[in-house]
Amino acid sequence: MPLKIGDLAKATGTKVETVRYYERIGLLPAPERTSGNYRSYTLAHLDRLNFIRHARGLGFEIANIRSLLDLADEPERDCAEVDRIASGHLQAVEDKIARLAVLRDELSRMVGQCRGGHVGSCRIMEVLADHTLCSSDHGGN
Amino acid sequence: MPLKIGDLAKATGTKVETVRYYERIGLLPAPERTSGNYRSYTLAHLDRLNFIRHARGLGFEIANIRSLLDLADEPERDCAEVDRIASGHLQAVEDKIARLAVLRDELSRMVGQCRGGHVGSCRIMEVLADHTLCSSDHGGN
DNA sequence: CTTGACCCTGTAGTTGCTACAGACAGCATA
DNA sequence: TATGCTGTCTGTAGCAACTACAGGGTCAAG
Repeated sequence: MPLKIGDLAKATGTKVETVRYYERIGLLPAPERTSGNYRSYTLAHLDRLNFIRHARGLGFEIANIRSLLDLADEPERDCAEVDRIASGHLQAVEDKIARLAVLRDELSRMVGQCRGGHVGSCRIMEVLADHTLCSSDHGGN
Repeated sequence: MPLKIGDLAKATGTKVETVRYYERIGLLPAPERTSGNYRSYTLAHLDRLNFIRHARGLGFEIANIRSLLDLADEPERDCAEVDRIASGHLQAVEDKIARLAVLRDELSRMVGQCRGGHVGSCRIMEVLADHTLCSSDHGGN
């Protein structure tokens, strides 16, 4: 029943290189090796990798996933920390959406002003060249 | 009237290191040097860096900005290519928003199910551990 | 016994910067 | 003149989260 890295990868929808990467950064514990030096995974590895992949699919950062996995090992602890991590990530996603929505509106306005013709008189180029022709400053550094 | 790198950086809201980075990757042309080997910028550099920063603020990738700047040097060309780049970027932003909106909804549902208590019985952890408890698969790999 | 699919390690590339370290330039003050 | 201080120079390494090789070894099938 032991899984080779390719089996594990396929079962979780992960690339083999990514599995090795997770091991290298200490997210997935190093498994036993076969006599031929192949990694040999257990169902515990499968569960853990599924957890990781699902959390990644939801956009959680590796650092947060690490914390969540640590918490999973202490089931009797209060889950406030879990909630804090998840809520914080939700907030981050909402912030990102809000920022992208502003960009989308500006881009949309810009693209809508292009009437064809030559580059020299293209409204898109004018807006890009002179940011006073457009509203915000995107708050960068 | 020549600008030192710090002046240019301040005038465009850029970090000095970033200006040098743009020069290194060939996005901003290398300026003349003073006798003391300091970079000495002209107003043309200022314009170009403003264009770059504004486009970056709108989320354009460096490669696209490079193309746009190349097009700016050929004002008599048809602006269809400009429109194509801008529209493509708008589409990419819209796609990203759509993907994030799906994540937001899932995260929101997940966080809403947490009723406090211990980690061992936390709904958030359950959802993360078993992705059949939740809808999509985020099509990653 | 050879073919082919898989696995191994190690390293470098991706994107767009950011952050040093260690040295030099240029101006003001003591 | 010495001494600071601020700004600049080059070069390199780091970030996040992988991805993509190169150059080998392993193993089951035919």
